[in-house]
Order: sequence, then structure tokens, then C-alpha cells
Amino acid sequence: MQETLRSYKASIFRALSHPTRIAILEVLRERELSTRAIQEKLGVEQANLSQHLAILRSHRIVANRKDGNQVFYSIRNPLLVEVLDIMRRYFQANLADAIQMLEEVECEVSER
Amino acid sequence: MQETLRSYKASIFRALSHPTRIAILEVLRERELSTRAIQEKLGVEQANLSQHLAILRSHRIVANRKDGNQVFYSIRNPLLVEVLDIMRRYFQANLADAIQMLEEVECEVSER
DNA sequence: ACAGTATATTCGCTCTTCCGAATATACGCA
DNA sequence: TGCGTATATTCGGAAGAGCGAATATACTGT
Repeated sequence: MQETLRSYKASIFRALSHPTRIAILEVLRERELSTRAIQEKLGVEQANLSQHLAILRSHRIVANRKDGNQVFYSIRNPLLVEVLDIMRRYFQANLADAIQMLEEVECEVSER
Repeated sequence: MQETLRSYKASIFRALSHPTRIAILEVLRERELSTRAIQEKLGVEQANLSQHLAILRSHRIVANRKDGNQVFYSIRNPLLVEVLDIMRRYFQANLADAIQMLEEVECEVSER
């Protein structure tokens, strides 16, 4: 496999590598939602959400549909939902490890 | 789902979000390999490879086993291989989109 | 103990990501 | 046309990622 293909895969993972973007995909799993609806569910800054949506859009992870005043977002490819599900299983499978990791994350956060 | 859980997922994705690290996991799919063997397969700097391995290690994505002079790496959880497989299918499913993305990536690279 | 090989870590630099503040664009309604 | 709401973009600073060079650590064989 060539470098470009790996870069592509890596870029998808990078697009997924932010808690807010994970959260966006999790609320989009069930149904299409407007930007505003997502914002209310997640409680993040409007501009910030828009930036994260732009990243997901530019990687073609989500689709956007304009309806009058609003823009509705949805997950483009159900395979991605599958990936998220596997990650959930991955998390459960590694629960002991994961707890330790979470503690480390906590430490990192509190050290700041 | 709380923020910490999402941070954990995001951190796993981040660990996967580099072409070299994808490449490492791809050569480790089949069998356990020494650092040196990985290095020769990938043709990257020793220090750089070691840094990437450290990242995969710290996220508990790979396991390492010392044998005398060498350190052998392997993928800790087969679920991750599954994720990589799904990403391959994802890539194929979005071939048209992906080609366009690759071109954009090329552009970004050549603009530097 | 010493030389050699294998691997990991630290350092300094550059490039990128992330955020909120401010601003811009687009649409709907009076 | 002008106002209000919804969404996107731009900007500047702070934090983080990634790299090679240099250095450190660990093990092996002599």
C-alpha cells in the first residue's frame, strides 16, 4: 500500500480524533440534525461547532443539506457507525487498560 | 456518554492518525516484528520509528516483548485489525470521493 | 571492562490544531 | 429594504505534534 493511501486513512482517523467530533457523530447516529440542534445537545460554542463540522464535511464524513434557514447534517457512510461500534467493543474489551488510561488522561488534564 | 469516554475514543483515533503508524499496524497485522524489522520494512528514521512506537505503546495499541537485544512488537487487540479492515472497505465504498480527496491531499502537499 | 548493536529518550525547531472573538454570509419575514 | 436568526469564515494566540540530531540505556559477545 502506498503512502498516499495511508495518508488518506490517517486523515480520516485524524478527523475523528477529537472528543467534540466524536460527540457530533454520536448524536448523528440516530438521525439527521440541524447545526443548532447539535449545538444544544452538546453545549459547545457556535463557532467552534461550525469549525468541527467543517472538518467532518471536508473529509466527507458527514453530508449537509440546506433547508431554508438551517443546515442539516447526517453521517454519509454507515460504515463509520460500524467503526464507532467496534471502538465501543474495543473499549469494553480493554476495560482494565482503559481505566488506567482514563486515569492518566485525568492526570494530564489536572496537571495543566 | 461522558466527556472522558469520548476523550478516550478520540485519543485512540489520534494515535491512529499518522501514516507511519498506520503502516506500522499494517506490517504488524500478520506477525510480531522487531523494531529493526519494522524499520527496514518501512524505511523510516530509527528515532522517528521509536517515537511512533512509543505513541502506539502508550495508548496500549501494541504490546512489546523484550527478547535479548531486541524488542518485538505486536498488535494487542484484534479488534483494531477489524477497524483497519472496515476503513479499507470504507475507502473502497467512497472511491469516487476518495480519489477527489487524494487529489486535494496531493495539492496540499505540493503547495508546501 | 569494552566495543557493538538495538532501542528509547531528550532537545530545539517548525508546522498544525484548537479555541474564542469578531466578522461575514445566507435566508425568512415584516 | 431592513431586522433577526442560523450558520460559516477569518484572525491571532496558545498548545501540541512531528522531525532529525544528539544522547542515553540495555543487552551481547569478546
